[in-house]
Amino acid sequence: MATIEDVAKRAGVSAMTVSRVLNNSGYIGVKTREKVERAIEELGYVPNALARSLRFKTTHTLALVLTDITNSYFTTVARGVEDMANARDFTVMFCNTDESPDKEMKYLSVLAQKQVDGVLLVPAFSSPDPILFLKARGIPVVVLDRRIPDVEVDTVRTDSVRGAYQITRHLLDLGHRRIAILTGPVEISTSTDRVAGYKQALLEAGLSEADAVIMGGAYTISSGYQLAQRALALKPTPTALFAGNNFIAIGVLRALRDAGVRVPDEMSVVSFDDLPSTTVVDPFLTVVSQPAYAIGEQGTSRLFDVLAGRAQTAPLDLVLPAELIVRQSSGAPRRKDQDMG
Amino acid sequence: MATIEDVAKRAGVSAMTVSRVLNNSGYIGVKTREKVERAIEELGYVPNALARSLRFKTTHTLALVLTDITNSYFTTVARGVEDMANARDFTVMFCNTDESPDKEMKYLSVLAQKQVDGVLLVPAFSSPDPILFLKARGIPVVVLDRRIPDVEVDTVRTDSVRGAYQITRHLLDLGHRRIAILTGPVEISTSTDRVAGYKQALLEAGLSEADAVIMGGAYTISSGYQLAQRALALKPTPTALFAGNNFIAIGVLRALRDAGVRVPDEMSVVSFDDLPSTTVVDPFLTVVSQPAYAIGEQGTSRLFDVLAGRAQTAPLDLVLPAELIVRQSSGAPRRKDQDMG
DNA sequence: CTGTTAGCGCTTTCAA
DNA sequence: TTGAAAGCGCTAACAG
Repeated sequence: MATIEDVAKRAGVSAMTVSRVLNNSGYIGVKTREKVERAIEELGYVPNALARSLRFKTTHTLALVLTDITNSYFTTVARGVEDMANARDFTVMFCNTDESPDKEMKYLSVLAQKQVDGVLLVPAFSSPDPILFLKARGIPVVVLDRRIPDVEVDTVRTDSVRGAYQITRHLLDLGHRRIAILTGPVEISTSTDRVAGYKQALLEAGLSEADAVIMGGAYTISSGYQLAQRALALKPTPTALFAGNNFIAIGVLRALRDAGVRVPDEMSVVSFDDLPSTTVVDPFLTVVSQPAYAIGEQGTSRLFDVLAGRAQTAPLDLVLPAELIVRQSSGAPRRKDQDMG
Repeated sequence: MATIEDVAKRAGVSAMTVSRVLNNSGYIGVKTREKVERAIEELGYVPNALARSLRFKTTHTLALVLTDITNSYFTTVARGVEDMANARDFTVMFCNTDESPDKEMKYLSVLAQKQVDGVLLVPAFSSPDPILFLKARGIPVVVLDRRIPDVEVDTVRTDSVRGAYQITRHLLDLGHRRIAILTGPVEISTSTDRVAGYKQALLEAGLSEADAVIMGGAYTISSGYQLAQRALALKPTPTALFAGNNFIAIGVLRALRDAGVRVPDEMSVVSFDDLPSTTVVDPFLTVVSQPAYAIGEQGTSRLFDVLAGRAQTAPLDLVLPAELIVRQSSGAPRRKDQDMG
């Protein structure tokens, strides 16, 4: 890799002159500029961003730390981040934590060392530690998708409470009275928020706390499968299942298929998170769809505001609305079930 | 961000001593080490990887340049790359080119500036330029998923020819004689390879070149939709459609649904690329499944070999086998159709 | 219009 | 066992 010194030598000028043509700063003679440009061309020279960054203390690099890029929801978030970053000539590093706080912390440390200008974080866990770590090192963070309690951070997320409320309300309106919510780990805000919205709808419909059937597991297919099995074993059996995310929903649907329970005739199923339209021929599942791309975009946009110093305001908590999409997986409960309710 | 100098001052030693405890190099007094470690702790010091990289000429950073992370196939490739990189304490930058050679070139230039140690590239186009660009700057590349002609590069990809052969053969064995292949852009090797495998199977079954129905478009849902519509308009109508990738397959299935054509009763459909099992309840499509994760992993592994200098051999062309998975979307052609064939 | 000096944070000599 | 000097590649500030 040629250096600025190599170019300077070849063009018969000083490194400073080369730097000037590179950055279009200061005055440069036409002939000098030409010579330099030729030398750059001939050597295939590209400036060393490391050296630059060392001086300027900015790397034009962001990091996206998330739980699993393989979840289509996060894939879309990632795309939103990358597009926005790219528009500002920033580059993005991505890191999968697999919901492990350890892995997350290890990554954050590496990212701090690499001097990333900012971090977009989908926290593995509801702990303020990662935020404090970054703040202590002067690295701006924006939290995506989840809330972290007890700490001041910019956050961009979906309105889980309202989304869950809406979809539960939808089931109630259809006549369901025994609705189970099968959700993720209680330590994650999306999970508790969804439960909160669910409860709110129940109470508003005249049901009591005792009517809530809340089953927590993990945001995975296998967890969804097991939760659904347990839900089916309940007496009385719920007439509708509310899956806390898309993975759980898939697990639930598989469990119902294996148990020979027809959807929606014998059981209504709804879910938070849509499935990617690129992998589905006939969307079937009634869902609350999250604005995944917008979350990535808006979060990154906020990060840029902070970097530009125009974010002196209080911590942002941007809550984007979810959209209820009613499809075929939800219907009225069967008579028999209603009578029992 | 504290520097090594800050730590040194606080510990009452020189920067060099701090450096030594950081890297466990040379002899250090026990008490000195303690003092230094305390200072590091108190300041929350993390070494500046930029400065280190500037000296060592290695950044412990790879880049993954692909067409669209939103394609579930590439998402899985990305995960394979990241896992392997992470295992070696490398970090990955990702870049979406959207199949645009311009965007690709822009990214490669930035990546060269940022001194990434290596690049994993899913080329947007069958041009040797990006490879030559990187080679000229001494940056190792491994091409993933696609071949690039007229240039020596390490490549890790699926055996598209054989995969296409197998799945076409499967259709032929079922009795199909009019099989249309609806594939991607002719400039991309995966596309031409799949057509080659398809033809090979046809010829081997005693059909002629004239029996091949080859329709090229783009690797997108809308292209798949249109190609299927055109295929349906052919006389005689094909009895089976072979989609060149997963997006095309979705488009095809939607077109058939809209046209009221039942699968597989009235039309068999098969596809290259499986759909992510995480978004599908009941896999239905007969596919050739690509080892996406392994492609990411193996490609990255090769990159590490090159970086470690233990890859003096001729360019690698690692061709991983695809797996035929027969499901419900393919069946025997109807009698009527067979008679016409 | 162009060049010299100094320094970003770190580590490899070479001395002490 | 520890420290001082020099340099990785680049550019701001100050000459000239």
